[in-house]
Amino acid sequence: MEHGSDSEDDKPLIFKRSNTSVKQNQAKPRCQKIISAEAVWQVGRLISDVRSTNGHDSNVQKGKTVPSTKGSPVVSPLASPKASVSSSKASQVKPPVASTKASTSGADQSRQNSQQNRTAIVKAERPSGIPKEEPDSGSEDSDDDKPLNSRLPVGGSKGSISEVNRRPSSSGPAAFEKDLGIKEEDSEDDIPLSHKFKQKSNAGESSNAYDSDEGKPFASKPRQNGTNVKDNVKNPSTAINKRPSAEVKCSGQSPVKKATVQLHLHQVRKLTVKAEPKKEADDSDDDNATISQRVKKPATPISKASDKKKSAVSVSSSLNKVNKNSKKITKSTQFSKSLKVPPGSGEGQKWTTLVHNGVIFPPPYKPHGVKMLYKESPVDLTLNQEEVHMIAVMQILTEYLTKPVFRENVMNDWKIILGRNHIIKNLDDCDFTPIYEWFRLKKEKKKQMSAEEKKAVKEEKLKQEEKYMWAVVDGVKENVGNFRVEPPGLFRGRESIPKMGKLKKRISPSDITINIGKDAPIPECPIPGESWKEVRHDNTVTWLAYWNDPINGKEFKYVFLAASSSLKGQSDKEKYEKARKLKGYIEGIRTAYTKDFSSKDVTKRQIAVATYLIDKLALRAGNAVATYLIDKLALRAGNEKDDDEADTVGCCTLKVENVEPRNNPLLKLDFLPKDSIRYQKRVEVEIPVFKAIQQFRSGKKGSDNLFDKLDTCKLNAHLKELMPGLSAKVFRTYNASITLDEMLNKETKGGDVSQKVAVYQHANKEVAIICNHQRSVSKSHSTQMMRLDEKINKLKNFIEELKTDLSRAKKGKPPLKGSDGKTKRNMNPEAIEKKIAQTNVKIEKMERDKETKEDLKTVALGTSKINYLDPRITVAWCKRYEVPIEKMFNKSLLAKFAWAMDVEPSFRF
DNA sequence: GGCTTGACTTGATACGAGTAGG
DNA sequence: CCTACTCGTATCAAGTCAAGCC
Repeated sequence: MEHGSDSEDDKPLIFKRSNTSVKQNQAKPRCQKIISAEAVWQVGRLISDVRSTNGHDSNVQKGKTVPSTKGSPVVSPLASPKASVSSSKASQVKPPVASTKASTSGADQSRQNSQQNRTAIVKAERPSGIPKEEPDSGSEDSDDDKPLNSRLPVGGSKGSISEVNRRPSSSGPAAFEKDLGIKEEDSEDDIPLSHKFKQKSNAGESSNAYDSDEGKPFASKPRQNGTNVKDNVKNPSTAINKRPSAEVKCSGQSPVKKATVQLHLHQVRKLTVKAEPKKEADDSDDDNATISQRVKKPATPISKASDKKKSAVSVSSSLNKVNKNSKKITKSTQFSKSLKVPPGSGEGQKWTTLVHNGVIFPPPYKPHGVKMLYKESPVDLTLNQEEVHMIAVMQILTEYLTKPVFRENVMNDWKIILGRNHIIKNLDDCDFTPIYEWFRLKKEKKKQMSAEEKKAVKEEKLKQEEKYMWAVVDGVKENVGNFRVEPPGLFRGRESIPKMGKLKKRISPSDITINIGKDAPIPECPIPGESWKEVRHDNTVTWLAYWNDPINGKEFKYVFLAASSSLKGQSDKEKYEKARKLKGYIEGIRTAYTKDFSSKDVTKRQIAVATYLIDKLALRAGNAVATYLIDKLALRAGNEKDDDEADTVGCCTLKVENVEPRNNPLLKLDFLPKDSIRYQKRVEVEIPVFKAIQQFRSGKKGSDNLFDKLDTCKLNAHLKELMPGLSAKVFRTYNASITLDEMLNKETKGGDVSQKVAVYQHANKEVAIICNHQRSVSKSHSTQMMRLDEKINKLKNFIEELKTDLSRAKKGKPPLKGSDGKTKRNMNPEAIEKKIAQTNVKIEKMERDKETKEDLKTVALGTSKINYLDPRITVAWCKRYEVPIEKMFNKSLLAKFAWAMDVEPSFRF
């Protein structure tokens, strides 16, 4: 709960993900419109109050979205008719940008502000000559004001999904398309996605790999040496199957094997518990340590504090040494060998011994003693009641105030706790101002704390948490990922409107099931008088604890080991090995599905086309929607008609309306996949694919499934026939990694480190685009760009001045006064020329920076780095091109990818 | 064969620490 | 030294997928 929540933790709430609200706001303009007058009044009043005290409070800022109901009378909101709302809202929500912005620091700008910023940016960035997306969908400028139901076409195939949908992504996709060199509109202008692939992967090959190569836009040619490398690196059979049962029986493996595994996989850091204290000292001698040795150190939590310094030193010192080290690394064959041995022992067994201390709970709620007002009068609340409203206050104020569903859910859950006869009946009559003020002051105080105080608080917290931070798995100390139980709060989903605002109740030990080794001591329950729900000893799973999700009781929240643990590392490695294995099959698979494009069997044809899309466009399979729909229907039975909420889809669940054939063979894809991050691209496809899709669409409504004979189960079952263990997601990993590998090898030309890094980033960006990894444009993006422009202009003016000075100096005259009116000292012409050159370099750098910044404003590079790019590609490339690995991976990535550090420089994906 | 359940990965974002630049 | 921005990290929602059940 660390974020945003008070360090004292005496209030349960968190300010996370507030941005979702933006999305939602954007996504559902209607929500904004319907917002109740009461809501506006209520919060507006609160906020104006607070603001008058201090316009800087972050939460206030978040809340400032709220229309300037400032002036609104202190009147029971109940009285205000909804009708007034929309209008007031319309006028309120939009304008605040300019005015409120001025009063707030960027960091805490309201969601709406950022939304508007984004929108503005999007619009601005669209070249004027280029028509907007979808002429047939109407102007998107007006989208904000459009009712939700106009956003998603029902039954029609004409995409009326406005660009401003959901996400700020409005800018995202646009930028993405820009990246692809694709113009937004008309089919004639459409440049197919495949062009990108051509550039990307076929730089050296025939100009159109795609068309000429039977639909293998990616790396169609299997790399010969790949096989060798693979063999070098590992014994595929061992690595690919999860903890192969044949391998090692747990009994047989015990002490000896365990030791090997530890030593190898965890090298230095992963000493056995006993050995641990000593070892830290030992390997502080980094000069001779391998990258992975160095990398691993920080993971030992006990020494974390002191380790921080140490690792910082080691990392930076290694910056210069990596290259030397890389040679050493390659020699350390013992480590490479070790990678062949999976940590688990067979038969689905993930561990043999497991010791940990359970989980830590958020501190109990401390009442603040400040009374809220209900219909103007103070109200007494019990602790529980207060806790709920405390949560509500914070979140309502910050972001969700405009969402009726949110408010409704909050109130529903609060009512249960208030009891039937409580005087509080209506959220709109609640005035939380006093509490909010109290909270604000507290936060302020915290901010004012001196560095020492802050440090002390931090240390205290660390002390409390320390024992929960690690577990001992098969004698090896590993970090635990999320050892903190989620604090109570209000649910904030991304698009699942019906659940938003529901209370996530406080989790108690009796909700928690612990998983631990049979012989390990059962963790003491940290809350006196309570006990765990259950204690298990299941070594076929990796979780240490779980509880039922308070929002959807059927789902679980797990506590797992950290990403840097060997268990995670091993499965990560297996994932990439599987993807590498696909490399050997891909050609056959592509040939096969190409053949099936025209199969007489509809199911076969659908599987072929779906596989093609998954392969070519890195689409996800799209399984989630099934459960999601079920869930939703259950929740909203009888309400479907009004349900204009967009569902997220994956490949198998694409709707007819999501895939629109344009000019043969151009397809327009537009849908909302995971997290409702809009996927909007135009793709040139094989003609048979185009035709098949036309067939699949014929006779269906826009909301019908494009692939009616298909689901992820069938698709994956089919994929498994083609390659053992193959499933849809492997294609994503494969295509991401192979793209990186190829681009790096094609485009790295030498130059200095920063140039090489730029090549890497470029490749990384391509991958992010393929995977549709977007991010919202930072709130301050446009300001930042403007600032850069200013600076550049200043420098340019400076150069002009210098030029004048130069010509004067050549004539022996003194320089003119500077633009600031100050007299400049005399300089000789050479010095002036030098200065001009320096300044030019500066300008160039700034312009480059500006370009990159603009370029990446909607692209998130991190996700692919963490999840899709085989780290061995990066490590090997670093070794080959003498780039310090620390330039590419930050500390946590280094820890996560420790298993990849020993790879041979010749490694190719 | 379809649905449910369980376990695990993937994903964007909020926030704060660290740092470069004025 | 201060400020603005970048970067790292924690968080938790939302996916994938396979096993098991009916």
